[in-house]
Amino acid sequence: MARYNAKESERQWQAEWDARALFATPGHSDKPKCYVLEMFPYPSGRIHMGHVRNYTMGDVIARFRRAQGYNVLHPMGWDAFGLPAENAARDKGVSPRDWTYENIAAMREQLKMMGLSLDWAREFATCDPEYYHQQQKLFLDFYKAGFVHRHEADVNWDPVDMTVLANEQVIDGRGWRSGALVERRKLSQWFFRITQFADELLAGLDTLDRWPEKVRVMQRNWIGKSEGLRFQFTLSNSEKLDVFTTRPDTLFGASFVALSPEHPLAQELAKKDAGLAAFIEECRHVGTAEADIEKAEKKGYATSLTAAHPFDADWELPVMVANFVLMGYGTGATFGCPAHDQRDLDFARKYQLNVTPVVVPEGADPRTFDVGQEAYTGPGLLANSRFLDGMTVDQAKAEVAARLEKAGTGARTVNYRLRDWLVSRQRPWGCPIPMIHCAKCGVVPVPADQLPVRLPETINFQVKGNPLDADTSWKTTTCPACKGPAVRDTDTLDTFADSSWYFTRFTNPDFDEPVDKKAADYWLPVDQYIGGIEHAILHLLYARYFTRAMSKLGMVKVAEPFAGLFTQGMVCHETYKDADGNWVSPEEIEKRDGKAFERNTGKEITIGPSEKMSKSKKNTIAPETIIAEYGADTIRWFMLSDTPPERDIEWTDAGAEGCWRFVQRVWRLATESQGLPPAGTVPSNDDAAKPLRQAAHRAIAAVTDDLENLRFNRAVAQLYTLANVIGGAEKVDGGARREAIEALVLLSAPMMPHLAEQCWKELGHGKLVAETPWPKYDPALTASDSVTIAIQVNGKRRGEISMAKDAQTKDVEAAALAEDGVRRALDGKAPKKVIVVPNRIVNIVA
RNA sequence: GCGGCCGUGGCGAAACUGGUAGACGCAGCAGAUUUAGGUUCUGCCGGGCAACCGUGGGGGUUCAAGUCCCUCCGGCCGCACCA
Repeated sequence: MARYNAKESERQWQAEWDARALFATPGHSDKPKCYVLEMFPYPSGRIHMGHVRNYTMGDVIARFRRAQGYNVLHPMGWDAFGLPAENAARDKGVSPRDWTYENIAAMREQLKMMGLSLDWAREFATCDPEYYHQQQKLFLDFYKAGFVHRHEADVNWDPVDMTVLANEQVIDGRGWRSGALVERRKLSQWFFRITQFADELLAGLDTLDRWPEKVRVMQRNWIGKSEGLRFQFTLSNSEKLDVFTTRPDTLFGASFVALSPEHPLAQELAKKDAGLAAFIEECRHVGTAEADIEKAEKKGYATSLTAAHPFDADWELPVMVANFVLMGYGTGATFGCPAHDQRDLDFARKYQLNVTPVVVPEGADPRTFDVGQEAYTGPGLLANSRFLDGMTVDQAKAEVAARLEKAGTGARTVNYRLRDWLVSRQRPWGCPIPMIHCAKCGVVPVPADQLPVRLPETINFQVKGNPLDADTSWKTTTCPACKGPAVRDTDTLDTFADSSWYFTRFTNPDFDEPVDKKAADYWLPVDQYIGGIEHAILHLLYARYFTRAMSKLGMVKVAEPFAGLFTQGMVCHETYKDADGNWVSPEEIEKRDGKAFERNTGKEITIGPSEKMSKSKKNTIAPETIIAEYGADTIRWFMLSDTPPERDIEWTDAGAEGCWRFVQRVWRLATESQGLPPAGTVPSNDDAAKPLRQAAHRAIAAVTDDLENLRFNRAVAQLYTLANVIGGAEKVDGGARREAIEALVLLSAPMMPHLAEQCWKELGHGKLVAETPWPKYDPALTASDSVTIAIQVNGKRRGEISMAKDAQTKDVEAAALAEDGVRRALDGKAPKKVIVVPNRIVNIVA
């Protein structure tokens, strides 16, 4: 038999699956449903190894569930709006539309070469007018429901991408894409009121038991809920100052009141105080710059004002402007209690302010308790606090809140770190915001019969600023209300809006409303979602928000879109540098004796650590090269082997060759087996056949369990083991051999679908593997009748015995004591105690 | 600093609720087949001549610890002055 021709075979089977429309999902079915989804790609032009890993995992699950009898939805689409298309358009003079659709066509072909079991009939791109038409309707629905609002605010302006950004998109003070330092601007923009659902989004995390803990923690921190008290200080100029605290219990330990440098009162005072103005200016410069925040000293400036303690009008606290108080949190002002807050303590020591402990740990003496240089934040009883003395922290918090609420100067509040989602973007390649600005009527939604607001056919990138804004003929329109002259909103929606509901649209992508409720209610939630950890906050939080908002509008039944989430690791590769420190790509390299040399020049190249594949480090491997050389099954098998899916995987040539050898090995086992009886033969139950039969049935049980739990690397190892057993059992009964080989083929099918089809055909089957149910195991064959039991003496292994399964304890004990190594270790002494763990181990205590 | 995850052969890793540490793969070594290379097949492959010793270090619980507890060291990721 000839070697397996992957190229030929893969093309044929892909055509066969297509012709039979095997992966087109019926809308209705009696089978249980399973929605498998991988994060859809941005159409950059080529697929990369990260896509290969992501889509292979999803495909394994989809094929596995389909074989198990589920009605599987496994769609694919394109996250197609965004800046790279604009940059390409500007650099190459093409239209972003043409550039994007050409890339989609190229990437679609590459994905098809991977043999993914996708329902291509449901494919769409977010830049399709049909899609953004529905998204505009959705936006207006949100608007009518009060989920969308427009207001002027300090916004994050990215000077490189020339647009505003949401809070989530500013990382360390820089734009998430451009890396440029973000500037502050005051602009009137559209916001989604995500804070409206802050509590629900937080509580919902507890229901997501099939999400990684890590992602839930990150979202919890991002939402940043803290419960506390908001109350007023009366200042010496008789004005009131609102502050927020989570520790009202420590109010009698207060030694100052602190304002953010950006607080309006601080700004006001600075007008008449040059020293303060200079201090505020200094704070601005340190600001959000970089990691030096950590080292930044606590600094303050005493204003001319004092604040009266809310429970003692004669007790005056200095009002200070402090560099560590954030305007964006709470009210931008708080009181400082140095004994129980590290920042306040550092600050107080520097400016010689009082440090009075008011919470004392149990057992400590309130008169002598001293916090030293470390603020005490643990539990304890109140002291030095008049009417609070002796209370617990919780009792004191409640007491202070109750008294201030009664006095009308305070209220218990919940504070969130989460801000509303700013969605306006001053970019032309996005979903136009369907709003019209009329001098007379104000902001007017575009009427339904005038939707979609289409992007102009041609976009002129030569203009300064947003091309949509410069395109007078596009933006000029009439007001739907008064029919007078008006202009369109020239901003587009953040592209994260596009990806916040695409999974819902997949459930019926042709429906003439955003959501076909019947289809959505049948398919949602997504049972298994797979993608990169980099979306832990942005995409996954926004998608959760959209789903909740849509749920409130009755469009979908579910509150959470993704029941199961899996975040896969990155694909890495060694890095190479020449003598001048320039990155060198793997293609230009030749390896000899563990050293690397440049192919053209013969010069030695330094091998660097394995890092995430990236263009900048030139350590990428193009998937199409590997597919051309070994075929899709080999690259898929590699992505699933050895490394657990959540960890980073390293691509190596040797590993790829190993995978290719296994593909050939399976092919040989399936085609070179001499004397196999015809398909359907019942294997004999004689003793010689039993070990092989057991190996096959155990593999079925183990692989099934591993795939259920996404342990692909273990499933792979099970299949290697089965192949080894089959290889060593050439003389075994043909029926048992056929059974084992068929198990190997069927179990490997989700991972190497083309190879499996080809082998299945060679084995004489008329139906496709893709139409064949998942194999079942016989429990009688996964259990064994004899077991090897290890014998320990004082916890050290001294020998082993073979016993019938579930043998009597006294028989096991007798056999253990008779074992040579055990006798030697005991040296004639009588055992004090013998512990027998059935079918496992015997430990003799001497 | 806070939070999360993790530390096992030359490498990637297995080890279910504590119960034979290193399955499986890569690399390596030896042999067979081959004119040769490649392929394929067989065997070996944590350390030590051995008794024994070995899961980052130290301590503990237990008949028994990679697994549980304490502590220290190291790494990765996230947040970062959040009152």
